Amino acid sequence: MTDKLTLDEIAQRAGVSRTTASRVLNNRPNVRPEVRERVQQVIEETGYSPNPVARSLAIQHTHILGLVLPRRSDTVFTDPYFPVLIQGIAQACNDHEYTLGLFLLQTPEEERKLLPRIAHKGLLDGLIIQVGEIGDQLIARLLEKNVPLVVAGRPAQEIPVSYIDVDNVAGAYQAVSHLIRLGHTRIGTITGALNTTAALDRRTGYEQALREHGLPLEDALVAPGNFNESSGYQAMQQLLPHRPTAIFVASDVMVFGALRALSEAGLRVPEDMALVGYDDLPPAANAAPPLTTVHQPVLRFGEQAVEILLDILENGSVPPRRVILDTELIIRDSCGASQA
Amino acid sequence: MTDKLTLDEIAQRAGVSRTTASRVLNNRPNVRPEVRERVQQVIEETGYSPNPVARSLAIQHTHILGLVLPRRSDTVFTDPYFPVLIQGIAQACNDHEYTLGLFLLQTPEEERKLLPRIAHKGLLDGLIIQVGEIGDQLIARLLEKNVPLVVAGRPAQEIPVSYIDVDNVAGAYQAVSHLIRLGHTRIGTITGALNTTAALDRRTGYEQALREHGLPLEDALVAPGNFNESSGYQAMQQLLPHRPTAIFVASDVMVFGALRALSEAGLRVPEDMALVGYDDLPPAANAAPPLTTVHQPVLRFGEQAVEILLDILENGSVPPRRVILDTELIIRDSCGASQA
DNA sequence: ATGAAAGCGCTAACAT
DNA sequence: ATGTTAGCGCTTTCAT
Repeated sequence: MTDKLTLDEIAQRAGVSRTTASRVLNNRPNVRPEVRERVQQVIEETGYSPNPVARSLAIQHTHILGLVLPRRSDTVFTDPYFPVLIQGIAQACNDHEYTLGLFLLQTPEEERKLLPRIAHKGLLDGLIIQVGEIGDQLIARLLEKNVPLVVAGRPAQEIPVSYIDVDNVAGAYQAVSHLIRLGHTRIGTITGALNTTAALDRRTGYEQALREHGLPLEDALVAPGNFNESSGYQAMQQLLPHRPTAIFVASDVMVFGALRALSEAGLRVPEDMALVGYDDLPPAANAAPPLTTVHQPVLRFGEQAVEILLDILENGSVPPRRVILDTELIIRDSCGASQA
Repeated sequence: MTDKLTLDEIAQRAGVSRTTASRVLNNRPNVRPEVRERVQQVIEETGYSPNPVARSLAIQHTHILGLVLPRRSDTVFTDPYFPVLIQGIAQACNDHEYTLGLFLLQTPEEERKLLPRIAHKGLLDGLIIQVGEIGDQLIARLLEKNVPLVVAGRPAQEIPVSYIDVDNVAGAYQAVSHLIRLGHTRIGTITGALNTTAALDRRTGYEQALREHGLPLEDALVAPGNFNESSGYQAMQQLLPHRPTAIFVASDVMVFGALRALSEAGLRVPEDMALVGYDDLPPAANAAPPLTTVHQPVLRFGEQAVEILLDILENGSVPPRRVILDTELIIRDSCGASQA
């Protein structure tokens, strides 16, 4: 009702041309103060607000950013990581007056169906896309469509795309070094899904720390997980017979699974087994025991992702931007540092 | 690059008018098969896809639905409920070829700033809005703007708006009745945030069950929480001195807090204290002990929300739709039923 | 079956 | 400072 108003009607009621009305609407110069005043009056009174679609068509951008979360999105909403990421991105969108479009690409068919909408510059000004599994061609396809793009996470292939990531290698390295410093020598790891660069990088950091401190790498101490709780549980059970005294776990959610396995085995943390996790999202601090874990700044990660994207929108995408955020080891109880 | 294509160019290349090109693009009749074929050729070859914004302006709707999550959104992304809700909604949007816009209204200023965009029929075809705190005027304001709307959760005021909710009273009633059946007579509750209809309704169900089974209501056995972990922890501590033998907790996340308090107090679950939660999201089954809890079909909740909205879009919003989904008590270990 | 022309609601040269 | 005019890229009457 209050919405069928058009700029033309506002102009008429104010006794000016549509152009002038547009000028005051957009706070542009070259309008006599009194006229401006009058038009503003009308706008107020009528509660007019311009049709965003019409404006978008005229100015050739929509002020809408897309966030696309590819495959494996069942994990997506089981891990507290993604909600926080979304929150950071949404927050930044608000701050910069952009609207956020959310695209969950659960199946290949969905991906096919959605691709045109996503790739068309008409609807979305740009895209933030969560990096998928290794081998996923989505980013490459989007890239050749020439859509402004920033990837959340390090892409597997070396392609000229902008991305933001956390220093996973360094984070894992910190975690494991800490364990070594505490005197552990048989340190295992529960990895994330290894078709993922994040998991690969964290394993690399684990290996690096061991190697640099002269500790042997032992295959039996590396158990594959996939970032969810059950996989942490199973991996822990698999590790137990090999008698590690400490484990670096590639995500906090998997730590919860590991804790469950340990408790069933009658083992205490950190007395019988030291644990360091990865993420430091809200549940970590309230765990029993509170988790020593590698903090990643997920909120800021999301915010910066949109800032990079906006920068690209303004200044073009060459050269590709690369941003690596630092992690920080948060020491709580699960590593046993307090009694060291 | 591949995107500057317009329908006009397609038409030219195919040697037809723009009108005809549009017809084949939209699978409309009145095109000679051979011509249709030819146009389709060109579309394929060029990889043309129509500009959604231009189309939206012409047909006067965008195929974009908005999901708005008001205030208290810090809770929003700490509780696994919302991610799942979002997933359900996103899924349904995909299925129905709609795009999902996400609006996080964290502060009153953001709400003010975003309102025009949200309320304008130009951008969004319709809205799903998570019910806010009691007293929140957002829904009322949107309603008078005449935006197609469905509320997720029961609004506090009696207003003629469509909504979908879960039967919170019945869910809580089931939970508490179960505890009574197990022989408990001193049953406490940890409520959700009481400025919320969901929390209020669950408390009502708790009271109803007690009353109908001839058990006294005792103020000291009702501890206020706010749906997050810490509040569950504190509420549990507050309850302990009053010696309940069982607690109905208004959300699983608060159960985790309660478990933490109990474990610190050296009490076992369910032997020393029986617990029933609410939600039954993924973490519930993997808890230690696995949680007896009231299952709500969150995914379906989200899906149906969009279906109601689409129905409204097609058939108008009178009368307002009201959908109440059933809950189901899932019996696991935390209530002690197995040894009863 | 096909096309010309008008229109969706706005912005932006360009002229005055 | 203001208005005229021409788009933005599509759909949709209305003729033919």
